Amino acid sequence: MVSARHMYCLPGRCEIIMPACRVYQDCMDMELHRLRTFVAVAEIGSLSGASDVLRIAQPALSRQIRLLEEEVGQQLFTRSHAGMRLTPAGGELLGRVSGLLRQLEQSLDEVRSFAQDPAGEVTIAMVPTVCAVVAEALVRRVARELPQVRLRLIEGYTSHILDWLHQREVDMAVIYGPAIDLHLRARILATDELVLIAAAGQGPAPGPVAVADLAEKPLILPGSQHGLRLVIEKAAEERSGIRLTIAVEAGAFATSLELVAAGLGWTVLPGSTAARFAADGRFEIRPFAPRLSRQVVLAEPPGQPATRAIERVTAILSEETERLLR
Amino acid sequence: MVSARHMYCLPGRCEIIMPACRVYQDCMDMELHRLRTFVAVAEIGSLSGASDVLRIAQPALSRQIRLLEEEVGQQLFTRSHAGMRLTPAGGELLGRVSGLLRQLEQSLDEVRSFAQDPAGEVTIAMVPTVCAVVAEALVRRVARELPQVRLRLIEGYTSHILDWLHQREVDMAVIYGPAIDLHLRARILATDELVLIAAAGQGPAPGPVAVADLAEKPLILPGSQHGLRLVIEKAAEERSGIRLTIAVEAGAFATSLELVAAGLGWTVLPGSTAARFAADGRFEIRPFAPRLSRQVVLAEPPGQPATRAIERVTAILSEETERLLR
DNA sequence: GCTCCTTACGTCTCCCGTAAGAATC
DNA sequence: GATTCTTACGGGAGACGTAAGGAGC
Repeated sequence: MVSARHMYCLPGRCEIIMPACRVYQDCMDMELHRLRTFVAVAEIGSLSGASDVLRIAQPALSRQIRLLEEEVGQQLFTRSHAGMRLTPAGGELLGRVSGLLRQLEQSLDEVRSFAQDPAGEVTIAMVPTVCAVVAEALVRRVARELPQVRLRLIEGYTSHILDWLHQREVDMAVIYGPAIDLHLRARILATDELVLIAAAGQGPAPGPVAVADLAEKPLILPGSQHGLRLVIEKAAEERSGIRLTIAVEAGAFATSLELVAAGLGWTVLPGSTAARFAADGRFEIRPFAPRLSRQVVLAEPPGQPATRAIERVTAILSEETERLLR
Repeated sequence: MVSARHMYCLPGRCEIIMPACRVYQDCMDMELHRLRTFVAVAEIGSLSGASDVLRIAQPALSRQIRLLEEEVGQQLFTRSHAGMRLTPAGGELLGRVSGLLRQLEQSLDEVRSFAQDPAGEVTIAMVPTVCAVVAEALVRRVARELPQVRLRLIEGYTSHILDWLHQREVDMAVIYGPAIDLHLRARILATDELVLIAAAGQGPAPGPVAVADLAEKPLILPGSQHGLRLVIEKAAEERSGIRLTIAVEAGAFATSLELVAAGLGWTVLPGSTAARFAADGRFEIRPFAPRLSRQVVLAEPPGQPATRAIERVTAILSEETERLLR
């Protein structure tokens, strides 16, 4: 018996298959059903929890997982009283299939809405500061202009978002540049100027400040995986050779602002974020001279044709980001 | 009821879903089963043909297709006495899902062979001239060194192969450069020198020939979609301003060689191809001066992590191509 | 005792295959 | 009449749900 693919030929394609024969049916019995329950169980971390979410009896899930493990010939979870933990093989499977399942659902949504208004789910990742500024307007416009589209917004740091883009876990992302070419299509949406934020009455004299002025002052900055931190450290190093004093590491800018307001130190944020969340009387805002800035970049995942829903949401996202970040 | 994804949260992800509620089960009933039969029917073009290939009774396929059409709410085929022809919506679906199904199978193969020898299917596209030279050695080494790997070789022209790469229909490709960056990772494997081939006794005087010497002579060259043709025409234009006389357009180089042997004209081929297929007494081979050459490029599809099987086959492919093309 | 996951069994859905029907060349 | 796709019906595989069992805190 010859493999299925060997028996027919698309025009323009000549196929040679080695080793000779192979029956496709043998390994074609995997169904989405089983993979979907796997992904849910893996992400939730327990059968009972997944049972609640999926509204399927827990023994049925147990059986599906066991059958999946038999089908791939690998143990995918370690069971314990604490739930289900992925084995390395299970992690490999999750990483590979979850993005594919998402794309499959999207493809079906795209065909379902063929010749109609765009429909389906669109997942967008943004860095927290941009998300905080843009999310409301984006959600509002998508709800009004694309009622058939479900929007998922995910916050994350640029480094994580890049991983998600490459694994196709997200459909579009707003991250901070420079737009390093990782074989992604990217477009610069805005250049976000960074500003110094201090509690009212505790800032430097009005007017621009130099990076050197930060020396020895207690600062509240995000951790080193955060792009903002790198920009500031690099500027401090290059411009004045000073070393920064990090009083507190706070990843969430809202927390940083609270700490600044409490007088624990200064922080640095994009001007658009400051204008929106630090505009009340509690803070003093100072620009840098020379300017400190970051590129705000719109990045697409590699390859695959986007759905119309993604294209439309992207257009709205670009407009709103450019508008709100000036 | 709240959507499934809304109810659990991966660490580091904060999700906002709009519009509010959505029951995932509603549209999650699609199964691979149905999509696989769709792809087979679409590629084969008839239910009866697919019935033979898939070894499933034809009425069962008919029913699956009807159910799929109901599930996506679109007519996917036009039926006729001549078989099943894809509608535009059907074409959209095929283009989107066939690559995804292939990746899904690959992912499962990768996990099945976790911590073992690489296994699964690897699809490689090559331009015909390279395929003719490299295929045998590649197939031999893969069969010996990677017995668990099924190799699919597909011949095509560079322009088609680029489409396949972007749709992820192939896992790796050897094409002709220049390695235009279409957001593909690409590596130059060799530079293939082009040579003039004439029937024995009908060539120009021994020694290098100039492109200008081709003027007015009847040539047997592939069609204009073929990269080789473009290279030659461009050289003729730039180097001497002459216009070529195309006696016959023949895409397959084996055919071209037969026509040359029959005395119908000259042709131009990569030196590696000529050395292998025109080395008998029937032909005379002449280099060009200055040289005419093309880059031979290894290109990967965008994104997605390759399987170990793909990596291993790629390594062999690179070695053999570099060796055989010098 | 509580919370996990697992095993066992009855019911139901879905898909397949066979057989017969309708349309086009 | 040949080929094509479609409709109708009976049997079987698989998945769910309920109920009961075992292990770790």
